[in-house]
Amino acid sequence: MRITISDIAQYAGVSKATVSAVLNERPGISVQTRERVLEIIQKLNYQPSHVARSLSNRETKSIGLLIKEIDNPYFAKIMKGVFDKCSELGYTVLLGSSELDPAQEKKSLEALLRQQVDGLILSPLQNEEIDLGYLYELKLKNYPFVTLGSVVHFQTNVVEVENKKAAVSAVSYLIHAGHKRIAYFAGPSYSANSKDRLAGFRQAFHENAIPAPEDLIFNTGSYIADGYRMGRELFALPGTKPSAVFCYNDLVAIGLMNALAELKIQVPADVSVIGFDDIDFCRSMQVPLTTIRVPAYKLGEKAAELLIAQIGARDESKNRKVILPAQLIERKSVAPLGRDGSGSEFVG
Amino acid sequence: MRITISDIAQYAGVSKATVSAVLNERPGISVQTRERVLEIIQKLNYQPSHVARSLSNRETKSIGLLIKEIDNPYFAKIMKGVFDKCSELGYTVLLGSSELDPAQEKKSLEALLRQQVDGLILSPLQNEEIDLGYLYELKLKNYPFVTLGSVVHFQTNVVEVENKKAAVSAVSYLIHAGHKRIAYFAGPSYSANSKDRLAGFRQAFHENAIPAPEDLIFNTGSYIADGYRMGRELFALPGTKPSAVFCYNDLVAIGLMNALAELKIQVPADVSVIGFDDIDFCRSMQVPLTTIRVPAYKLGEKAAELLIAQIGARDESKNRKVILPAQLIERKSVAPLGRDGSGSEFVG
DNA sequence: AATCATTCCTTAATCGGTTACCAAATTTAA
DNA sequence: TTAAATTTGGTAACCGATTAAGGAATGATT
Repeated sequence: MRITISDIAQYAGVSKATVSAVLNERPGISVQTRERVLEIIQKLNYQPSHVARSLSNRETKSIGLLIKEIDNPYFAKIMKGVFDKCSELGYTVLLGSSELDPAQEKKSLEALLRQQVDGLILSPLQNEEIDLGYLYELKLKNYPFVTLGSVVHFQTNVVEVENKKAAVSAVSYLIHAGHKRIAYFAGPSYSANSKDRLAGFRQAFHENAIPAPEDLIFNTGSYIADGYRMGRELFALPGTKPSAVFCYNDLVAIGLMNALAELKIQVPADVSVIGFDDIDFCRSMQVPLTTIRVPAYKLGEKAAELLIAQIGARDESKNRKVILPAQLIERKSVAPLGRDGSGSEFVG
Repeated sequence: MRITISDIAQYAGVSKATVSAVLNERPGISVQTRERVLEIIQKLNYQPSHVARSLSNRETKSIGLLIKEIDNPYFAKIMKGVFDKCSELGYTVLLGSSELDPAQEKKSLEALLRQQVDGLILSPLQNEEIDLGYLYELKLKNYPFVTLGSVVHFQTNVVEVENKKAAVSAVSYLIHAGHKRIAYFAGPSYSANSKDRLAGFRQAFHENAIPAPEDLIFNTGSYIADGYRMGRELFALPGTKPSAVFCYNDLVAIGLMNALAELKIQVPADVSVIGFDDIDFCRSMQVPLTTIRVPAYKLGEKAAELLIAQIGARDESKNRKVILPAQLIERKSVAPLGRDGSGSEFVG
């Protein structure tokens, strides 16, 4: 049988209330009894029941983290940031993942809510067909949550990266290298990130007074396999091909580069490629990938911080927005148009 | 305010016990009252408090998963397996990670226990200096847990991969390709996996009646950076170098290959490399990595299954051991000694 | 000496469920 | 017709903590 607060009270010859007061360092307990109680707690190795406490306090000291893909290095970094910050602040993390499936997202969310987490960090799937009503409900109930990336037509606490600006810098970089036929391998239609990056893609052309190549925008996905498939499809066809591809993320870029390798198309001599995220493997690739570095770990940390602050101040749910900078990392996968890129002085 | 079972009871004009019986589908309730209660539950959108239930039932329907590294693709796959199986069986997953630090491992474990998870899936750090007393304690308390990989001098429920056998096959493969000076880039001293793989390394030589090159066994680590560092160190020195390296895992192999590239040493022409795990990136590398495929997802699934079965049958904690097969995946990073490997017919 | 504050601790209700045990109503058996 | 069995539902204790309210000492105040 588990040792309870009653046991401690009995052994120490005091009431449960006194033990509770000692445990919670409340005033009004004499030094002697405090020490006696503490001694007994030590001796019996007593651990207060977190469940009982949760019931009484109406808080579980846990948060739910609902991501899109568990085995995606980008989310792994976020998880780590969330996890570290939560540990530091005394919270536990319950894991959920949609695996890009709206039905599973719903299920996971419900499971998290059922466990009565004190708050949520969400990375909602988004497209035209997905009902975001649950976000409204959460907000209506004043349930603390923050989203990773903003949600269309919705004000909340958000932590995100400056997607559009970063996309502009990536695409401008390609344009300044002489590229005009630049493709965008967009992420899943679910993704607000992808939309923002697309906006940046277009703006870069706009800023350079070139019409954006709308025919080169493809909905792709977020996995290696997606980039591969689209790469095979696009570059196997006859006709004018793009001289550069801006990819939704590094995984897609990796897939694309695998496809290009199979088709004997050289990167960066024939086609330049630029990614997004800067996952660890970028620098270990055949051609080290030029990409946008996203501070994913920090993103996770900030999200956890913001959420826990919100949990603390239950009343005001002011919509805070934290935007973290992203940075172009120049490696070897981009070359000026028409040259072989060997003259590049960029180092990753 | 939250809707409680008392509210439902009141509205339905019955007692809490009756509502509870309906909720838990216990017999002894007439069809009429059952339906009336269910209707009210529907109407008020009542959700039983999981916390209260946990307190009463002494189970939280959650398990703790304590891994070594969150942002390691191998563990990501395991997590996914655990997560999926747990969702299926109605359990939630609380996440913990040691990040290879024994102190943090202890902290994470305590956090998980404090949350009163019903069981644990552990991937314990192991070396001579680490005190595994906590495992004894858990077992003594009859606390359900299973370990990922076996623990030295300790019988428990284990899910693991046939490390030794797989290592034998990898090293034999190198030996049959003519290699004799084969190095082993061992994982962290913490790892039982690494020890088992080392045993396989030695046995392969034994089976081929060649003395194992003990001078070529290096404690390395488990990250890309570790493989890189050791690669630079070993191959920058003068003297006889190994013609092949068997790496503790793919990350180390990637790091090593980065180092070799910098040193203008060709893989596989000059040095053959073989990894372990078969993470997604192996096939996307400069030289696609020959490696051992570990069914990490299945490992996670099995661990969750085993654990939850154990939680169900509280009494018997028979030490079950599930060993999953691993398989050599031949790609491009190994060549016969003295040739350039272009004659290889192996395809990944 | 009576009154008032302080200090320190206890009592008992509460959080939201589960369940052993009991009791009323109805059916069945004798 | 009455006792016994069955069906159905209620009562109250319990899980293990927290906390508001109250009360017994002790010392201070007049």
